[in-house]
Amino acid sequence: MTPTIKDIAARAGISYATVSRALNGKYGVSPRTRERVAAIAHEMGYRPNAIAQGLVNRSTKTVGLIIPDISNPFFPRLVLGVEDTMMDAGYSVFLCNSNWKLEREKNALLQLSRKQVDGILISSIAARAEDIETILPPRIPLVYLSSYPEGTARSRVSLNNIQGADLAVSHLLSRGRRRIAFIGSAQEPHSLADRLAGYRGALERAGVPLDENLIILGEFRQESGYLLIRRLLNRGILLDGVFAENDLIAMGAVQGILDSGRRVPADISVIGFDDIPIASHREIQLSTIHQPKYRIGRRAAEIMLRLLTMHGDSHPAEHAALEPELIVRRST
Amino acid sequence: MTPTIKDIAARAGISYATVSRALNGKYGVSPRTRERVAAIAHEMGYRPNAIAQGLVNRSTKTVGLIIPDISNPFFPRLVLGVEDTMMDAGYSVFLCNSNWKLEREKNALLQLSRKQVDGILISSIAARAEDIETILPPRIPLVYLSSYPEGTARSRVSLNNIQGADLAVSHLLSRGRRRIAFIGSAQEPHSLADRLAGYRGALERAGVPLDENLIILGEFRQESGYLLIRRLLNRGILLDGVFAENDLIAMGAVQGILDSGRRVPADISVIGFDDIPIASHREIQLSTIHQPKYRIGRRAAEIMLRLLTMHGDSHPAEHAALEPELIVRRST
DNA sequence: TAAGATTCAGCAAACGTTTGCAAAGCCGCC
DNA sequence: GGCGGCTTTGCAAACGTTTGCTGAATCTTA
Repeated sequence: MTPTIKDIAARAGISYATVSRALNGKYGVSPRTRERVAAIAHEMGYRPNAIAQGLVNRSTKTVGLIIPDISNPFFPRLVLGVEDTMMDAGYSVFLCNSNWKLEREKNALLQLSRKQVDGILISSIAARAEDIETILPPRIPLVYLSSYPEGTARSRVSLNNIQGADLAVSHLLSRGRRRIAFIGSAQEPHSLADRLAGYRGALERAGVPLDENLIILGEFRQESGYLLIRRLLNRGILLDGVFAENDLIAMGAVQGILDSGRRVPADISVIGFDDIPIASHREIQLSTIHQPKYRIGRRAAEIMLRLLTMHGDSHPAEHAALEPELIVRRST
Repeated sequence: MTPTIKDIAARAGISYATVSRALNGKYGVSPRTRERVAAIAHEMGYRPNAIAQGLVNRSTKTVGLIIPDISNPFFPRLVLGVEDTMMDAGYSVFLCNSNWKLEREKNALLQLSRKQVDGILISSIAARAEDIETILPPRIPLVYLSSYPEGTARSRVSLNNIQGADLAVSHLLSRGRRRIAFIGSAQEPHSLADRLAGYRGALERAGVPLDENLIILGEFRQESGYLLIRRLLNRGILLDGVFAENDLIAMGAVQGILDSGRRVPADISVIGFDDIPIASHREIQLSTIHQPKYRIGRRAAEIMLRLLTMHGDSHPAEHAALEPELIVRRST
């Protein structure tokens, strides 16, 4: 159907080995034949079969990218950063959504390993490294991006979550807030732990006592933020600030606060995390901690590329921790 | 490194052909050996090499999905719909961003065909079918989703854009608007043509004269909507309604109108298209034409799956035109 | 002009599977 | 006890490449 290297060879009256060498610029074929082969290949519309190449080269020029949910506004730019970078380097990327389920994450890992991807980038929700690293094919390059499990020795690029949370909470404190709620999600255990640590750290440093009642967990969705804050307020718990683990939750919280008849930021200041596109919208103006999503994706891809090119020779893990940035807007 | 079918055969003391048959549930293997093989395969952690399988089966259980830009809020749910559906059917999907460039779209097509994908789903910005269909491998299943070129005979699923635009403009007319601007983008020639047709149709039916000065084109970005509307207003052109080709443009237009000292919707009503997540946000409340993005993706994937299973036997193209839905919110 | 060096091309194996065909083993039956 | 038929297994080719090795042809040099 589609022409193969053998068809070209037949047409040129030479062996297909020579065609292969000619096409790949390998040493040992005369300029004359090289040219002739190129012409014929072009004329026949030849396209190398990457599957066959993958089989013999034991490299598919393909990587897998696993994220929780592409429809969550945090991920698209991250994915774009990965895709752009890998594409430029000649790699294709398989996109897999785990829907925040460890089972699906593992399943994706399995699929990808069957498909013989050269490397895997994953924004993992797993709590422990074993959860996912035991499933991996022997020595495949892996890089975590944005979120990674406890106890991994693999490369990763992420935001400094502790510092980010500290920044956020310190900002609220500087605004005179003392009763600061933490609304988070257990969906990403490791990020949660870090952001919680930053939260505690900032409070402690400021000498503000920690009230466990102010820490509540739900999901990474706007509705969740809304419900949780309302529950908190209905219980009559006093608060003057909210640090939400992400912007979606923060936005829900803002709505919940407004619906309870309180003002933002006059009565309660709210700060989120991530700086998703909508947060900067004129009518929203949510204060938040900015994550350079595209850059995280690009950086992770660059690390992957490096691991890929030094194929085999010991993978020294690389840990890139990008700097969070405080973005002050109307909600604080 | 990773165990192959031959390793299993050696361990079981049988030929690897038998192992293959046992593992694939093929006829002609005794229950005893079948069981033994399964046990050994499991114990050794065997994973079929999909590349090798792809080579002999001439099917990779892989499809390509090409979209303009995953970071545009219209696409994530569409992609999710495709991915979920294909994943469930055992397919992996390559994601490619064309960044609204025909060149990159073509390039992605080329990459995918080298990678021997079984099918291609594409939200194409190409104006003519030849632009992209001449690049395709001979008889590969292709389905357009959401946007497709002029003159294609391939399967496609999209919104009825003419009807959607008609719905939007009729809505503005029903609100007493008569000077309705159309702000669009030439980035997707075919959608543009259809939406423009719906715009003209609705005006004509209502007996409202068409003013070409009210039709302006830019890009699918918020800034573009902002700049275009401001230019229009600065020129002193009268208008009391705006139909934007997508929500991003519409949101930009709203800002532009507000910045010019006019009110929305009191002075000028604005309606968008797509119903991206942010449009429904409490502080935005943009009237728009809803597109069932996830469903479009899922439907396209289902069609793809059908084309894939009846491999070869004449591909009767399927055209699914989903119904647009008018969503009235605060901006009109 | 002969011998050695150099350039170019072909043969065949390999990558990990699937599968058509043939062979071997076993059964029952006459 | 020989034969036909069935079940189970193995052999080998094929999928489209890459590449080590070998051989042929050409060139260089004395």
